[in-house]
Amino acid sequence: MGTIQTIKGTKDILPQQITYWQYLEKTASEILSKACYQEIRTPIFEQTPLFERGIGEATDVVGKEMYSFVDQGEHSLTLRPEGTAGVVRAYIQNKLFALGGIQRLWYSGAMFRYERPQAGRQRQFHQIGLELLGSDSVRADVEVIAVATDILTTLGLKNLSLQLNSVGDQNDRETYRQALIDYLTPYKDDLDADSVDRLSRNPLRILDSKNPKTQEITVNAPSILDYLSNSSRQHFEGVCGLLTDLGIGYQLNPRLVRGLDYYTHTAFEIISSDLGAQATVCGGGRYDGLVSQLGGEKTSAIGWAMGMERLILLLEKLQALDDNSPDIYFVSRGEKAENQALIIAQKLRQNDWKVELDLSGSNFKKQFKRSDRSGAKMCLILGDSEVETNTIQLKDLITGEQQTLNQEKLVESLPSKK
RNA sequence: GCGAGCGUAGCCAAGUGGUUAAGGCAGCGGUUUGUGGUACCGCCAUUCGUGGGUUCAAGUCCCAUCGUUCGCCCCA
Repeated sequence: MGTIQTIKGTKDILPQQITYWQYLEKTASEILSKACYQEIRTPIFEQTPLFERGIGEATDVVGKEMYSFVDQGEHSLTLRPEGTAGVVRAYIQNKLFALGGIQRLWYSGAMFRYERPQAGRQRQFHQIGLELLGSDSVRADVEVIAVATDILTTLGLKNLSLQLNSVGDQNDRETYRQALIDYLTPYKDDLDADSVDRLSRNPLRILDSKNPKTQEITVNAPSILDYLSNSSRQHFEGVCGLLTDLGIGYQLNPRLVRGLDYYTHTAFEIISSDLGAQATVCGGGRYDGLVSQLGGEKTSAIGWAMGMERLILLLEKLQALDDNSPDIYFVSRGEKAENQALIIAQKLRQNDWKVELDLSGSNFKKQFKRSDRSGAKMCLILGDSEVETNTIQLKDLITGEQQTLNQEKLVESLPSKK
């Protein structure tokens, strides 16, 4: 094919699917707004160091997945691979902290990661996310999780499970990290190659390896939950307790490790059993260190992001498309009639009717065929004889009954919808 | 970055070395003039992702390349 195609890992969202997107966006934004989160829109690209410093140089996202380029001014820029860093940058730059103690923000938009596409994974994908800045309260953690579950259940999604863990603060993690290395080192020869590699770079990540042999080894590995300081443990237990009070079920998962460096304390993922290998539908956690790391005042914060494509994959399995059929299919023939039909159609639309005008100019038979296929329940007919008498025919496409109406009184004479 | 499968019209799809590339859906036109969902008829790929090679002969075999799908890695 000589024609230009979409870039690998990107997709057009076609009219057939757009109803799902609109449904998702509407549902989410309503729930977010009820919880008093406000939308924020940040640029789709940022200075590269924002992500390097924010997400962590050692992470895969920064190390090998960023779409970075140098512009004409020789600045290194990057298409955002995630949303949090940009929002935090905006929070600091615009001094949003000055507006009051707590900021509740949400965003949605395209993210970019240079990865091999597969089910539920694209190079340009969309996330809807939320950030709650300025609170270290247990209730903040729980509020944020509750908003997420609220969105997902309102969407009607099932077979989801909330995985919960705490990765502690920096000290907790350091002692745990050492304990884990001590435990795993004797098994070094039995670990898979990737895990051996991670032993020195990022041993926590070995815990969620899918390699069966590695999994066997890590079954008895020390748990991070045993290495939490008193205050870290208190926080985490508080979160668990409140979730239970709210009736939100969860599974403790000490192996849950998020891929981005900035997470502290609470980490969670909501996974679906109805997707392929990329089953995480929502991921997030607390990031008390990020704001200061990016040059702001020390600020506690927590947030999450949902993968919109993955949600839509689930929605598509769940429910049929909305009906896109017009209320009225408009059949017309003859120059005068065709022009007149255009004018009448416009008037009907202004009166809240969904009207599809047949533009083909083909004979009535063909137009009726199309009116039938459009799914409309009725059609209007305007031809030479109607123009002469100032009338219009209304045909009920289900019963086949047809009546003559006065053009002037059309809007009033139409049956009520539904 | 690694592994496996796939790539024939808008969509689904037969075809596995031999003259003219099944079929279905959709689309378009028609079965005489202004009436639909059925039926019937006709049209719709000089060409099989692309480039090279093997062969008298390739959609069919080989190589490369691109794309796609699923998985690893990683993540939403």
